Amino acid sequence: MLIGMPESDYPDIRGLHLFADMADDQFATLMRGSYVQTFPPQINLIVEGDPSDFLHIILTGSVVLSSSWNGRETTMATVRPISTFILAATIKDAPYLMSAKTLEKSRIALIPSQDVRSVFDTDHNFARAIVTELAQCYRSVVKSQKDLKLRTSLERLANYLLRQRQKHDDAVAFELQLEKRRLASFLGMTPENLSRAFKGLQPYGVEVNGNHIRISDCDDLEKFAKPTPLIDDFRS
Amino acid sequence: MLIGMPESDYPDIRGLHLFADMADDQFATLMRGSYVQTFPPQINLIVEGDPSDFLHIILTGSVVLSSSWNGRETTMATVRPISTFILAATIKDAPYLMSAKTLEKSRIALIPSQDVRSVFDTDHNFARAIVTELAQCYRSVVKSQKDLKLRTSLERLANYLLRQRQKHDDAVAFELQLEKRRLASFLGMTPENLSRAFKGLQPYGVEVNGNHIRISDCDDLEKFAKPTPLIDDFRS
DNA sequence: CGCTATGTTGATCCATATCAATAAGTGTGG
DNA sequence: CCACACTTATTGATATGGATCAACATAGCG
Repeated sequence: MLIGMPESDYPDIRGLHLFADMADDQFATLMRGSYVQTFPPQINLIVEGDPSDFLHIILTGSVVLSSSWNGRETTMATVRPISTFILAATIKDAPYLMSAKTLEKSRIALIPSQDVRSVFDTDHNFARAIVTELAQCYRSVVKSQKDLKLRTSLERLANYLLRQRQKHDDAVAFELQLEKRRLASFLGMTPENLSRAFKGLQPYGVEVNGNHIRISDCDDLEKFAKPTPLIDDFRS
Repeated sequence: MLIGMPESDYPDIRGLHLFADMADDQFATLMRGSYVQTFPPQINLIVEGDPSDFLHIILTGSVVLSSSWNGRETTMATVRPISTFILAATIKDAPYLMSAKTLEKSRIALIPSQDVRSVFDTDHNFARAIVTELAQCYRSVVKSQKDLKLRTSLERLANYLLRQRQKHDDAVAFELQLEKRRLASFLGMTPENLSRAFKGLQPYGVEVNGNHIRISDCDDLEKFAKPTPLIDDFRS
């Protein structure tokens, strides 16, 4: 381990839901082997298949998780503060299933997987937090899979926009968080198809200008998108 | 609760990886509110959206998990002994994201979700087992999603067959565990397309006769399917 | 101010869905 | 044991969503 985590970072980490309720000495144990690092954009943090040495926690910035096979690549998810990523690999001590790369300049905490596993065994509250986080991740992927298997690409885009709208406090207009090329991959389509899909949503009051989205008539779009909490509620 | 679990079922449950290491009194607590029931085939156990009152554990038989939206339906997974299902909903005390139905006559243990959550808080070993199971489930869905997004339907079928072959101790011939209609849905395609996909694999030594599959030249099929542990290893 | 990556648009192609007809099981009751 | 209904599987014909290829536009960025 290069260096331990500077104590100045402790409060930030300590405030995370994941660590909020744990005992002081356990927290100290975790922090001893950990560190926080700031990465520039477009840095590969993890390559799928690597052994899972660290639990990563994103504090600021954004990270994309992607996978590839046989020369093809797809975006699996984007991770934004404050959450962990690749927790399951850490728990199971198994290889990462996805690669991770910074999108923007990002501050990331790295905690040795070995420590996470051992503290899990001794600290109830930490264990509780870990399992809640993991269950959340699981449910997210299940929803994502339902989205993929049950909807056309146009429907996926429509519902994605409605979810984004919700994340922006139901604002009439907002900015896409993702570059379109990546959004296309995330939604399981090509950039060309995404371009056309945006056009296809014009009749439902979707206006696009670069990364700027305006949904003039939300009800209209919802009538088409038919969102359901069992797929689109990104909280539960 | 209808009736508590008959003590005759205790040893079966106790032997499960999930309960093997837990303390006797905690185990007794869990069992008090639980019961084991045998269901005929084609019985709906769970409807997506329902509150998650019970953790289900399949002891014998088989169960399919499916989801639907807007009149469409898809098979998400099949569950075989011995494993839990819909663990994440129990943990989060959130609605089920998938429906569950028996395929065959099945023996299933039902444990009140509330008890699972409270015992989790007091029994280390149980907590450890729960989190391992959950991490396993999570990784399975991620693999499944990679399969869907990165492969064509022909490639998905080819790799599915190779995985089945592995589950049958690398036997040259074996029976499909799933009716073809359902397999198609699981693989994200129509029955018609599956029929044609089987034909499309003939050049690689795949012979189909009803549910009977014979893979004459495994290397040949693998050269086409390009399986990878990061998608196809159903264990880690 | 070009250079390079990203986005758009059009033309075409292809994988897969859909529709339709037939065949093959599977189970039921007579 | 057979006739019947009913579901599932196959096969062919066709339609279509989405991919691919190509050209051009645009926007960051050094």
